[in-house]
Amino acid sequence: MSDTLHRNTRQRTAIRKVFESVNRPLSAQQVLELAQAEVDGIGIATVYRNLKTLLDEGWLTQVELPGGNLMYECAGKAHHHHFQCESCNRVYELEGCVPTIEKLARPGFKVRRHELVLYGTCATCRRPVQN
Amino acid sequence: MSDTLHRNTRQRTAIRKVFESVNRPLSAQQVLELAQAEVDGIGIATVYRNLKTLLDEGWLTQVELPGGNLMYECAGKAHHHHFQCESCNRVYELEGCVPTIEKLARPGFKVRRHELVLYGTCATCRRPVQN
DNA sequence: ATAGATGCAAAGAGTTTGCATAGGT
DNA sequence: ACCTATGCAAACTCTTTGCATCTAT
Repeated sequence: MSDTLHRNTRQRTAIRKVFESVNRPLSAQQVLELAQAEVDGIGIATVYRNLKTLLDEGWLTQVELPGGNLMYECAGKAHHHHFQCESCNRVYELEGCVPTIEKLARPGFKVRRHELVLYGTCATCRRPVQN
Repeated sequence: MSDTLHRNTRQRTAIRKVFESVNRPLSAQQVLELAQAEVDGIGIATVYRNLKTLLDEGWLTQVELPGGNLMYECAGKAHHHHFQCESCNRVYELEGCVPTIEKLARPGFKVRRHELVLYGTCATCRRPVQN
């Protein structure tokens, strides 16, 4: 898949630019809305197709947030997790991890990876209602 | 919602029984298949409606596994997390938690809850391949 | 000029809802 | 008898695909 020749269309360029400017995971819908500021008639199918292409190229990674839609972020970042605001639904990146996390597995189970998500209210959403 | 009078239909009883017999989270589709052994013509809409009712009653809780469908398990269990086998896709419950987990949040962020999922190979799937 | 990319609309999965009827209480 | 619950099908959301057209190379 990643050995196919790809063209630099206005749409694909705009989508890449969106991810480079906002440094947080985005859903397909959010990508569409942000990309529409750049390319007027861009459609949701184009967004999905480019998300898939960029995943295949290894430029994006999928962020699997529990329960919600799939989200996407630039690849190549250090191991990290996410915080989702239950008020504005925005997703933030967290630094670091908990080293003992894989110790929770039962004996005989092989842990290959883990996902960790914190939920709550982000600093921005807390402020309006006073600290 | 939970102050409404509910009736004990064959369907609802079967669904409850399914959760009581298998001690692991189930998707709506899995509930349907298991409940069909008990009640013949049960439909998917009934399953979804009852899952919602049982959630409202506090008898079930939603298990939000990343990327996949929502799953459901009996409520009232101690705080715990899950392990998903990447080979058989079965979900296991884990005991305990990591106490420092909410320290990962940025300053000013209010953490209300967290989800943690380990992925790998379960003991059953490892055994056939020796060890 | 050629072949990949786009936009639109239709098609699929998963979930929800409207409506007439069945069935607990 | 009353009124909730059910089954069916249609509606809805999110994602994918078919097809004619456009466009980067």
